[in-house]
Amino acid sequence: MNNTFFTDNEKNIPRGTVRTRFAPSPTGYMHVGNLRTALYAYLIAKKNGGTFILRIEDTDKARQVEGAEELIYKTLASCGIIPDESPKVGGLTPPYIQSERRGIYKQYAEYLVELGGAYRDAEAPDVIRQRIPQDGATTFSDLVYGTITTPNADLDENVLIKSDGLPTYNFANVIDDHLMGITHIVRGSEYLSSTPKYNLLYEAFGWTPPEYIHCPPVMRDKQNKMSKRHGDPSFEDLAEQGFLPAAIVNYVALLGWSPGGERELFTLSELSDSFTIEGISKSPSIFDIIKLRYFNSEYIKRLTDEEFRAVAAEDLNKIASYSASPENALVIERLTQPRIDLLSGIAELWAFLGELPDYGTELFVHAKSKSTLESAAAAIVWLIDALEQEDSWDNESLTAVMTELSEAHGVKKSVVMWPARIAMAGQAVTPGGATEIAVLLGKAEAIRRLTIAAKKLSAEGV
RNA sequence: GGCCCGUUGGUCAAGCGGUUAAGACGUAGGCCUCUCACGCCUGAAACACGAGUUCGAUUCUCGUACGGGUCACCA
Repeated sequence: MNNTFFTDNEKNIPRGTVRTRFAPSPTGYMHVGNLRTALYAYLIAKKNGGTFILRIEDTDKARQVEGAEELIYKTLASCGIIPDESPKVGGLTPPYIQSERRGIYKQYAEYLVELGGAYRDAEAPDVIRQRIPQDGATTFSDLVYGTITTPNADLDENVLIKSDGLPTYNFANVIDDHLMGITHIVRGSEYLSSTPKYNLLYEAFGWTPPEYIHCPPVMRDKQNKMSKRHGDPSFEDLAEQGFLPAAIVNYVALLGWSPGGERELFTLSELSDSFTIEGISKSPSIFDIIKLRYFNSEYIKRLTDEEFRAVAAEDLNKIASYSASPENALVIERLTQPRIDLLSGIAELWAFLGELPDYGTELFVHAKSKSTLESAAAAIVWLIDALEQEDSWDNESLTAVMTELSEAHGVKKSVVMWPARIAMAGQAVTPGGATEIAVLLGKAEAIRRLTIAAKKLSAEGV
């Protein structure tokens, strides 16, 4: 074994550049915790003008999932987390898929045996184990947790190369991270206790260990991590529910990291500028979907008309009178945007437009609006009368009609508005007011619904 | 159980020896209003506990309790 073999890859890497990596195994979905790890690794690279690398860890053949690698690209791309080097685009230190690197691990393992840092296990069939000193202690420094010292006696001599010839996760990681010139390893805190073994490996090879940045877990509650098994949503699930990727990224960035100030809303590139390793928390954070909804609503509110239309198109098109006219579309969009925190709730919000809900007349009673069954019955008759004469069916005209009506009969405006809205929507809470709903419904349907209300009320002897 | 790590309001969190202990979500009340929402204002709500160190501890040290991680030919 000659020395050039071991240094070939390193020659390619410019000295002094920060290189981070995200190294998922292709399981078919992206955990929120994983996404955050990827994000932090990306941010650290970008903050320092460095390189962010995607490496696929597929050494466990049994867990291979079809299409999983594609999904990783798709997920990262939708978040704007674009790897500078990856299996797809290549880079300075290929290949980027561990199963394509198996020869490398074997050679390094044998070299490590020569160096004395590992040995062939005589008992077990054909495996190579790490050799750990019996005495002393190993110290490493983590940028989040500080200096941690572990007695060597507490460290196990783990398998490095399995009997199938493939490396174990820990070994493959050390080799790849070194060969790919990774300067900062960002990973979950569950690796904290195996890090001394990593450092021993680096030492045995005579390599400089990277900086470690261990991140506390993202929890579902006080004692359990987020998990697909418990039904916790993955990134894909959240996106499916109508969360905007940018909102998810922003929220997740703040779960376990604080920018220090009072600002909470950050775009990806603003995060790249503001991110600091010192701001990473040591203790676990509980994922709060209520707060995520808040972030989502903030992001939705900030969308331009065009952006909102594009992002909500699918849900918007399910609304009955949405495509009736461009004017209708705009009214619905403007009314929807400020009051929704989840895209998937849009169709439901406007369902009453398509079909008048079966409602009870008690909805006509509203103290604050001074609306009673009797006043409603009267107002509806006035409305039908007046609206049948009305030809300009727009918001301004209808507002004028209803205002005049209330003035003519000497009642509060809401005495007319309230029953109008209830009759036309069939529900107490609606996006938009009476006149807006009337516009969306169109003259014929609005009057039809008012007539139904009139009948309902008279059927009850009002 | 051994070893390692953590602990500020319900949640995310600022704080890095002296503060009326920020801010956000949520929550309660109010204002605005053609319902709801948006927006605005106001309120309630926290340093796990016990010893030290110190003139002074949320901040430093130790212990206790509680929680998490890890002890695989899984990543």
